[in-house]
Amino acid sequence: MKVKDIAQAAGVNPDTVRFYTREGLLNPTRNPDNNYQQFDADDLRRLRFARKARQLGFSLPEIRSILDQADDHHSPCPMVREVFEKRLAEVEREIAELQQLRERMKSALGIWREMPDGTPDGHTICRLIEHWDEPALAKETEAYADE
Amino acid sequence: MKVKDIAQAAGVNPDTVRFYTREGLLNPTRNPDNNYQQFDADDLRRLRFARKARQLGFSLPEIRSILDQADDHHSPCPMVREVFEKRLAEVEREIAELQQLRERMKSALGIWREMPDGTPDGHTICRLIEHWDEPALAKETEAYADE
DNA sequence: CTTTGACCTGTGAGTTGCTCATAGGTTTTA
DNA sequence: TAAAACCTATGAGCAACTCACAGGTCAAAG
Repeated sequence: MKVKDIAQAAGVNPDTVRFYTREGLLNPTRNPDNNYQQFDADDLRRLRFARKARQLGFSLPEIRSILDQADDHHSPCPMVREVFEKRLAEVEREIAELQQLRERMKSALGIWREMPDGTPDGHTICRLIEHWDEPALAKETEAYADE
Repeated sequence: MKVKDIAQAAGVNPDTVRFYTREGLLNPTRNPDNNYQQFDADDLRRLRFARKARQLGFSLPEIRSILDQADDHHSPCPMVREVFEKRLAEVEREIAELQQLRERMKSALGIWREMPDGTPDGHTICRLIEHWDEPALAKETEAYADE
């Protein structure tokens, strides 16, 4: 398989394949005739794994570590699990922050919609944003729990 | 106020102040003696507004537009509102994706924990990730509820 | 058999919103 | 008066790609 073939098979941009190769996630052989990269089924599995791990929020260095450990016939499991749990905690935190953000945005929009003409002036909206609390400081758990 | 003063007053890195100035969000005067930047109360308001808008997910170009329109005594409201609603939709989408991701991650962790020794081997975990569905393609809301 | 178009190569730049590093000038403090 | 702490402009680095460039290679069509 050449670059375009593996890229198509994994549903990614050929440049992503080249990038991952540069980053050491893929290790194609070279055709000595023309210096083209030759990918095999194992590369495709690695690429697909990498893409799914990326969707889970793993970083490229993390993915490379997992892949390398698997190559060395070590179980990447403890490390993967640790990273996985760390990532899950991050996801939970991101969700909480975004939910809080959503509530605030929705209530602001509600205020605007309730206004007589529905088109508050610039000062109104700027004041709304100016008086926005720092989300990072808002620790009251019930603020976003009632939805 | 000099760079460090306004940065402290807004709780940001002085380099962020310099960066925002380069980007045209802040327009300090110059002290002709030493070429130092002089910020006033209006700059501080702009900076605080910018930081809060950033927390809401507005981009720097968007913030600059809002600020510029306010300077021209135009109400930035219609544009702000449009951007705001677009951003709210994005937040909703991000929340939905993250929630879906969280459920999948939690169920995977649950599977691992239920295993006899609690330490599945590398193949198990890699298979779990390999068979992860593409979140972007998973439209069936119940698809990840039974796993 | 040559041309055309699609592919390949490596490298470097652009994206976003900062943050840090460098090298030098200025002001404040001891 | 000298050191510390600030200021200046500029450029690089981060993450994970994506795209652009310039040139080499190859398969099929004329």
